[in-house]
Amino acid sequence: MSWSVLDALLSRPEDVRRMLRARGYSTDLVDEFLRIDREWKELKRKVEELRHEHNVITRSIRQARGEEERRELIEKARRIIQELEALEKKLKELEEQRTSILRRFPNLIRQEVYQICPEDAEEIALKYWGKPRVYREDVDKLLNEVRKTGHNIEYEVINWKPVGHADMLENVLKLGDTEKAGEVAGSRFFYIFDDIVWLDLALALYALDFLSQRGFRIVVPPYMLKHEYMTSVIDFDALKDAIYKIEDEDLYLIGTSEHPLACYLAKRELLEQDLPVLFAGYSPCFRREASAGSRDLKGIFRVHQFHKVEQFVFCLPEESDKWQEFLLNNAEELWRGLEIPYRVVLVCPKEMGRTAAKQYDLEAWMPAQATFREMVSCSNCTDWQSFRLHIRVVRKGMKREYVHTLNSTAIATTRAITAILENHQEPDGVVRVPKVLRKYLEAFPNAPKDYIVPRNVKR
RNA sequence: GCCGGGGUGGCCGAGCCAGGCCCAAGGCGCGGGCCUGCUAAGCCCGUCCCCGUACAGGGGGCGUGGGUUCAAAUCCCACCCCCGGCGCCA
Repeated sequence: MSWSVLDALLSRPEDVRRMLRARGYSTDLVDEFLRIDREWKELKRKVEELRHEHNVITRSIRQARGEEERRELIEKARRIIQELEALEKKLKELEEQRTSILRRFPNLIRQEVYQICPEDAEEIALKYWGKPRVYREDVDKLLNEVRKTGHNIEYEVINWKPVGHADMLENVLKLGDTEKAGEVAGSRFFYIFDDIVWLDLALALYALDFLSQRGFRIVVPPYMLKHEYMTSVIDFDALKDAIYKIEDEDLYLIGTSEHPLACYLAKRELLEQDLPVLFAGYSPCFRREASAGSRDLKGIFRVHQFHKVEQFVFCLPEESDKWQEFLLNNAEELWRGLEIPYRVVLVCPKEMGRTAAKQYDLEAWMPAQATFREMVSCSNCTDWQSFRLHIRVVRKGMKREYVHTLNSTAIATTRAITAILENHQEPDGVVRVPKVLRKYLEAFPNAPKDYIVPRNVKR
């Protein structure tokens, strides 16, 4: 049973170097690993030979004839232990070094990603859906963006400039307050009120309802994880820049329910018929956004905390590509239901998550910014997480393999809200509520049904 | 929080008190084979991890981390978790 990255390091190191270069990292790590690995194996052999010698002597002691022989054997065993002491310490050190270097490798990249992505490309648009509404002065911007990627789309020109989601929320609808939140908690926090809260809940229910009908178990996971588990599902950089730590506790706030969902089967040995396992997680997500600088400071697009419904799959290695298409397809259906124009892009090595072997993003059209923004990220992590979490499957012939894990956003509520505020906005500031959400709002007398209406507008 | 019981390989479960062919019995499950017209039953082999291309061989592993010993699943210490009882809180 072997991890694909380790396998590649030992048999095809050039593949690993290529991956590191494509992602924009130095390839030194490969040579460093190979050097330590060689040293480790050599010492391991030496130590095991000595231990064997010691075991042989130890086993013979109980048959020793007489005190004399017995004392001699014990003395011999003692000497070997002395000899071993220093070597074992060194071996342990090497082993730790080896593991820690090994754990620093990002995932290998799927062949087709190299083929589709030109060098230095950030992403490649694969398809467009829907008919974006474009302010007349932004038409060129949209067309450039689309044609650049070799596609053609239909669009609707409008003669009024849509208000940006942040202004909509705070100034037009007056249903959000990031200023007060900034004062009491800091930037990238928010208060949202009334209709937006109903919307937040309805979006989550919509996604959970949809996924539960597609074979997913819906789950509320722990919102915190221990260090050991956190570092098994994300890489070191993410831990540093993205994850909140609880002071004086060995606990970290999750950045997404992907993290605790992946951990659910940690250290488990599964049978083929147990797979696939499909989870739809619902949880708040906490993100430090330490490396975001001042990007998207306004509004609720990029915030420290939000709700998200997440798709997660454990599956057989040879089926993960198929499941990734399934996840993407679910996400697309959900977003088509929200009637929001989008495109699907293949994320190129430079911009991919380090745990992903292949990653799609779904980007929604944002009329006020006249650009597409990320709403969904759909990744095949292959065996990167399951190797660290020790999630195996026993195959026919009793061969063990690491399962593959995949994850994809279904709906992150705050981002979906920004997309709705811009795409379903009407000239008078009224926001149309997507029909699919209606049934999740129906039960509540004070929830909006068809429209979210600014106080000063009559409808 | 206190007292008592317990954590053994995918699961169940013996071993622990009296340390040593325990690199862990047995069962279930799973894989392969034999047998049979097919299936079932029965029988045989295999079924934790690492080093070794393979074979042979070897090392490690009994909740986690230390310790005692020539030798630890077995003894000692600390921690974690589970079950039962009592207490406390709602």
